[in-house]
Amino acid sequence: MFLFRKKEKKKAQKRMRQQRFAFMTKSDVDNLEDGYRWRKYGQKAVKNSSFPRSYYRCTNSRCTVKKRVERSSEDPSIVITTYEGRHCHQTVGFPRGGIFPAHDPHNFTSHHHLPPPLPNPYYYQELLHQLHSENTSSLQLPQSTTEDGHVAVSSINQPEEGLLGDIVPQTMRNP
DNA sequence: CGATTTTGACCGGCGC
DNA sequence: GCGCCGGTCAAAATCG
Repeated sequence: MFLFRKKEKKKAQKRMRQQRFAFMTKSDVDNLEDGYRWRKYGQKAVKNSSFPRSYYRCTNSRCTVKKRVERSSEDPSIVITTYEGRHCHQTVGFPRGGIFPAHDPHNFTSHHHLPPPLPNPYYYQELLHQLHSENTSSLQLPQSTTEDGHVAVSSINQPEEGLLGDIVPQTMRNP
């Protein structure tokens, strides 16, 4: 009956310069491993979509990075992942080998015993990096800028699935 | 036991 | 002024 809601919200924030990066990935699972640990902190249904939206937050020390995962209303196989903010630390999960090998796929694919935890995280990282660069100077990526700060990129938009088609479907591949 | 997840409720902004 | 929507937090529950 008694509800004590203690809300400590900062009201000084006036500008939302948080970078918003929307990703369209064709996967049945919303748990896309990008190399970071996420802790779900909320789930709400949007009116535009019949499916509820999931809110994730980085479980790191000071990483205020937020991730928003939503499913397409018409295409349940399409998952829209929106990243907000920037990471303060490198990817975690790979104890050895470094976080950015990115130059020896053959050696990487050698392990076929367990499904690759990050089949396309490098792509995100690269894209994010490019986005950051774009924010400073210019952009040259096939992305659609809906609003200032809001960028929507359709990974599946590209007809040539030779690169993505090979890693995207593998994401949901579970033995 | 710890971490993570889940649900509910509330807040803040915007529209009409 | 009120209603609606979206977003976040909090406590509790569950899993490993």
